[in-house]
Amino acid sequence: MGKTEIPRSVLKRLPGYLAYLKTIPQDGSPYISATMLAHALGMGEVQVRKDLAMVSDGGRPKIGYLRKVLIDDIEQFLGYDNTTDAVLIGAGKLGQALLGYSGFEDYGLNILAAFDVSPTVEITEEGKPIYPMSYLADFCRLNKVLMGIITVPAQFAQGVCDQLIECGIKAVWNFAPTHLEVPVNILVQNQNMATSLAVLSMHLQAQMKDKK
Amino acid sequence: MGKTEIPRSVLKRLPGYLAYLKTIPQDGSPYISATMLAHALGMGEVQVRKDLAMVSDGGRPKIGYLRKVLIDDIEQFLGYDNTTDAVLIGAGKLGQALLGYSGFEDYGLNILAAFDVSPTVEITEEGKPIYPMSYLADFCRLNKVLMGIITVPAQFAQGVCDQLIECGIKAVWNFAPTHLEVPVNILVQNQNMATSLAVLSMHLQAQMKDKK
DNA sequence: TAGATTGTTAATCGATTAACAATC
DNA sequence: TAGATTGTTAATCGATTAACAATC
Repeated sequence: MGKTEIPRSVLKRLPGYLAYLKTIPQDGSPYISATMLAHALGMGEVQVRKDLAMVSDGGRPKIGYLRKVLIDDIEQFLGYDNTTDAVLIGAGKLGQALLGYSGFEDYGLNILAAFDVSPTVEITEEGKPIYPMSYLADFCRLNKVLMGIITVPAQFAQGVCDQLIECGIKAVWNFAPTHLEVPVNILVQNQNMATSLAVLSMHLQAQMKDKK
Repeated sequence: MGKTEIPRSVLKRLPGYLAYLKTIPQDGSPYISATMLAHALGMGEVQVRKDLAMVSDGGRPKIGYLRKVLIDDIEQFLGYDNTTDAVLIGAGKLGQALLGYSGFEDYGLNILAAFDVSPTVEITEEGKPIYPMSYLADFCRLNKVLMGIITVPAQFAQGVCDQLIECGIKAVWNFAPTHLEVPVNILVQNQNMATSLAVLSMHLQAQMKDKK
């Protein structure tokens, strides 16, 4: 079970299992096997089994995993049980959309507040405050915030990122379509729309060629 | 140069190069080398060089690539020069944020219209129409739309996806946190927020352990 | 027991990195 | 020519898949 370093590839698949496990109707069997999971998600049996073995030891031959236990194990492994507080910088359209998305709580993320160079409102419909940038440093220190979400235009992203690090942030979720330069102990995760679009675009090109 | 199948991993890095190349100030040298690019993006020299060689043959020893030509080559390769029309389903917060994001045009994407079970407005600030779902099929056929963007809640995503395929869509960009079942010739690209969050969450957990 | 499922060990595959020859 | 950069060929690394033994 998960004592050694987990491969990045496995880590990325875990949220998918979790999401599916949560959608299974409660009235069926309380057990689920790696085989069933694999079929439901269109993946390889062996891969799923290996992934699960890495985060849980609740698997029993012939039976599978107790659904509830498996969910708990994955969530615990991913750290979804102890909520992470975050600040969001850039209260534009995308920023406000993220701020209003309640689904993040399922992933253990809690956006405390948003910051903007010129806030248009003081508080969102959902009751999240939007502060001016000048208050960022004090707020982060006061609330011991470790994660920052960047939703500003690309040209301001590096500046904002530097400020966040200055405020003690250790992980950055970057929605701006640009590369961020950071010290080694800081993790930047790019929510790269352009990457997805590239894959889709290539697929459509290939499709169109086939047509001819 | 790019005749054979390109690895998915390379494809995913190309948008990054492109974004950076576009930010370079015009007043400097018109040339850029793989070495420079690698340093700027914090990547390996050899990897960048190999990637570039796959999409362009404009590289010249000692000099590098002509910036403009390289941009053109990557864009052409990714199909960013011939714009792809798309429809977006689910005009909630996230949907409207995407609808209002003008940056997609840089990637050759043009969202023609949004659809929603109960549209609150008929047209957005940016002039994009929001239609009721009943008009989806006619609209897609009329405009020969090939890409669909799904921003509905998870429980409706599969249903919407089925409708889109019925309408002739070949590529689906899925923002709903759920797995979609599709025929083999349809490509689903998941814009998976949960995946990114998992990676960040793990990093913070590790950081906190180190502290103790 | 028989069969389904688990976890493990070995083989394959793909991607990255390293070493090198070619070119301006 | 000398040096920087290119593209290519070979070696390493990591992840996936396949084969198998263990278990309920």
